[in-house]
Amino acid sequence: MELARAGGPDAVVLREATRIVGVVPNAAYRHFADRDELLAEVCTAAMHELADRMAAGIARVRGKRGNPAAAQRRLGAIGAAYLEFARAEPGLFATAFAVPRQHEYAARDTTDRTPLGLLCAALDELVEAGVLDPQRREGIEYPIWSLVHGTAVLTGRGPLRDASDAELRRIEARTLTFIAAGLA
Amino acid sequence: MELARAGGPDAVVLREATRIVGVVPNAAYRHFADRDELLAEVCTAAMHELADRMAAGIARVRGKRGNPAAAQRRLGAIGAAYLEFARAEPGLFATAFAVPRQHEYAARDTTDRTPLGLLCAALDELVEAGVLDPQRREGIEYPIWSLVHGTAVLTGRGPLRDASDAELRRIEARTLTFIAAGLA
DNA sequence: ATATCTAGTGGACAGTGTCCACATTGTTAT
DNA sequence: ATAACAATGTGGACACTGTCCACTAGATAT
Repeated sequence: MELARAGGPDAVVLREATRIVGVVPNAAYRHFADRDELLAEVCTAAMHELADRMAAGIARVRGKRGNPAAAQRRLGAIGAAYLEFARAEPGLFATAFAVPRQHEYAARDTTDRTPLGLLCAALDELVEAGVLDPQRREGIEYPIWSLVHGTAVLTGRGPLRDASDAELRRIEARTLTFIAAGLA
Repeated sequence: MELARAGGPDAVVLREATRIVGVVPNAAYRHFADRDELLAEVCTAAMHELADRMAAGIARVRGKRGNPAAAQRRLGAIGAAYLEFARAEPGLFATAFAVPRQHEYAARDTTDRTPLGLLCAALDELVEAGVLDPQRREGIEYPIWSLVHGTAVLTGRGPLRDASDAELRRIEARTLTFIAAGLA
């Protein structure tokens, strides 16, 4: 995690990890089949950290469940937390989505410890609060996730990474209003 | 490019490239400062190939410039071409966005050979055709790009990579309708 | 014809993932 | 209590990578 936080998935190198722990390189092979398995576990840990930050963002919003305004603010908090995590921890964020080929993604299940799960819960609450038409609800989690994720990627490591802070803020704001437009 | 196409940015390894060309590894250093510079050039080439496919998709749509229906179909063609390139050439697609830290992104300028440039042109045509309110036009290229890019990433290398073909098709369709909703 | 410039060669080094055989434990079974 | 065992770690090795250095053959320019 230390290495991933500092330099992304490519920086999690087996020998360096064992050096930090204070053992000889081969000792790692008692715990992981190979480097990819080690990386895979760092990835799910990073994904969990992302989910935890999102959950913290949600918890910070006051208001009873089902309250329309609160439900909307909670959805906004999710997106904001996602984007802030990507900005504050670019290494971990990149690592969370760098799961090696043949390893499973823990993020797909709709548990409460995954981004998708949290997003779905927030959308369900929007329906419950009467803000979102149940007709529109079905499957809308994917474009919303894509939109926020795309923004994070393009402005983080991607082509928009050199944009000024002001520009970034404007882009993020537009992202969130675009979501609002898609929900109405 | 051969290596990137087959295995993404990590697969473009200097020694293997020189082996393909038929020279000794060190010969590469007469043309590139280091491996990152080589990779950077492969990245911009991949980005250009993406832009070319998008341009081809646009060209395939008949209809005069300024015609509302044609303008809308052109925008759709852009998104579809982007997503199809990501699916058909996952290696090149990943490489296009894997530009090393200290190297410039050729994709940022609004030329006609970049994804952003093509997207902006299509949006301008929408305004010209009277389909898109000029008020809404400003800066809307970013959320749209993010949405399509996010979909490509999540369904390609990301958490949604194991989704069935049918599911993928549904997700992509929802992405495009979500854009339409954001434009209205 | 001589000097310079370009692309390539050969040899080396440190760093990486991974394999093998072996040593040291702490736990369990008899 | 002792013997078998599983877990963890060690040491040495190998192929592969990016990169540095000194050197060379051919083309070009003066």
